[in-house]
Amino acid sequence: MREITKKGLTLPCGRSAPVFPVLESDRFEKWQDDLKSYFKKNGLKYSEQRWKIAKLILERRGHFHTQEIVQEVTKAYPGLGAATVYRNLKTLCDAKILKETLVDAQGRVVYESYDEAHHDHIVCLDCNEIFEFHNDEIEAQQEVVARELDFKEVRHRHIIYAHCELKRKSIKKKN
Amino acid sequence: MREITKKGLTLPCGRSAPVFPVLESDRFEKWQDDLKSYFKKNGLKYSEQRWKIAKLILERRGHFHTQEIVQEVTKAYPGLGAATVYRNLKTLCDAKILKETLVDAQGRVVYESYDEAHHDHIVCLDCNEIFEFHNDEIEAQQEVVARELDFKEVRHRHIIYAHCELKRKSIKKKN
DNA sequence: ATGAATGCAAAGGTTTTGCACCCCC
DNA sequence: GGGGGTGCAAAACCTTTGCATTCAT
Repeated sequence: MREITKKGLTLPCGRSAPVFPVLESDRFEKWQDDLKSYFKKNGLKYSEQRWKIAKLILERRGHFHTQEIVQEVTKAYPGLGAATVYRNLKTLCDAKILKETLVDAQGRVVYESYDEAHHDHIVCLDCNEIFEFHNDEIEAQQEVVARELDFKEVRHRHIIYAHCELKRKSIKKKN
Repeated sequence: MREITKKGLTLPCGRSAPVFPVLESDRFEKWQDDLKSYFKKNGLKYSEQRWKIAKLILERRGHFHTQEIVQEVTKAYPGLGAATVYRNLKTLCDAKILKETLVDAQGRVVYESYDEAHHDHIVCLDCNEIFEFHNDEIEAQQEVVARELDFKEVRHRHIIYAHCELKRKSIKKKN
C-alpha cells in the first residue's frame, strides 16, 4: 500500500498531499522491454507513440482521468494525435500498464498504474483528492459474500466518499 | 435487503433473475403527494412530465442507466423531450426518488430507486445482471478505515465483479 | 400574471471511426 | 511488402443550453 505521508503539498481541505519516491530509471528499460515482448507476443507493434504514452503514465503514477492523460500526452508531444491516445489507453490496459480504478465524485473514470498493489480508495469530498486503504477483514468478507451468493469474485471496487476531519474541525472552530 | 429468489426468468448465465412483488397502487398516490409537497416546499412546480418520469422509475425498480431511462420515457411518452428527462433526473435525485448507485463493468453510471435499503452490489460478469448484498462486518470496518485516516464517511460504493458459479460449473462439465 | 418547466434545436464535449499515409517487422 | 499504427478530420454520441412557448400556482 502506498503510504500516506504528512509531508508535501497542502491540499485545499487542509490535508497534506501524498509524496511518492522517484522511480529509478532502469525500471523504465525493463518496462520498455516487457512492453516490446508483450506486443510481439500479441501481434501488435511497438511504436514511438506507444512508448511515449506508456512512459508518461509510468512516470506520473497516482490517479488520473482519461482527459488528463489525453491532454498531458498531446501537450507533451505535439503532433501525437488524441485518437492515438484513446486507442492506446485500451491497448495499455490490456498490456497491464494501466488499470481502470474507480469513478470519482463527479462521475469520471479514474485510472492508475497497473503495478500498484491492490488497495481501495477514499475520495475526499472537500478537495477531491484520492487516498488509498487496504483492510484484510473487508477483503476476506468479500470472498464470503460472493461465495454465499454462489459467485466467484474476480475484482472489486470499493470507494468511500468522505469528508476530511481536519477540515470539519476547522469549520467547527470558525462557527 | 432485497431478496434474491430462485424463481423467475433464467438469465444468460444460468442464474435465476430476482423476482419482486408487485407494488400496491395506493403507494403511488402517496409518492405523488410526497412529490407534490416536496416541489411546493422547494419552489418547484409539479408537472405531468415530472410525474410520468417519477412513476416510470418507481414502477420499474431495479437498476438502470441514464440512457435506459431516457429511452424508456421518451418511448413511453412520445412528445416528452429527452432534455426534460435529463433535467428531471437531477431533480428526482434531489427529491430522493432516485439515487446514483454504481458503475457497471462497461463504465456506465447506474441508478436505482432511492427507497431501497442500503446495500452493495455484485455484478455478474457473465450476464451483466446486478445482484445485491449487505455485510455488517464490511460496513463496520469501513468506519474504522475512515476514522484511521482521519476522515468521516459520507457514503460508499462497493461493487464486486464476479463470475457466476453456476455458469462456471456448467462450462467445466462441458469440457 | 409571473416564474418555472417544457420542447425543440443548436451547441458542447468527449470518444470513435474512416482513410490515406507511414513505419515496424 | 504487408499489416498494423498514426494523424487528421469527420462522424457519432451523449448531455447541456438557449429561447420561445406553455403551464402551474
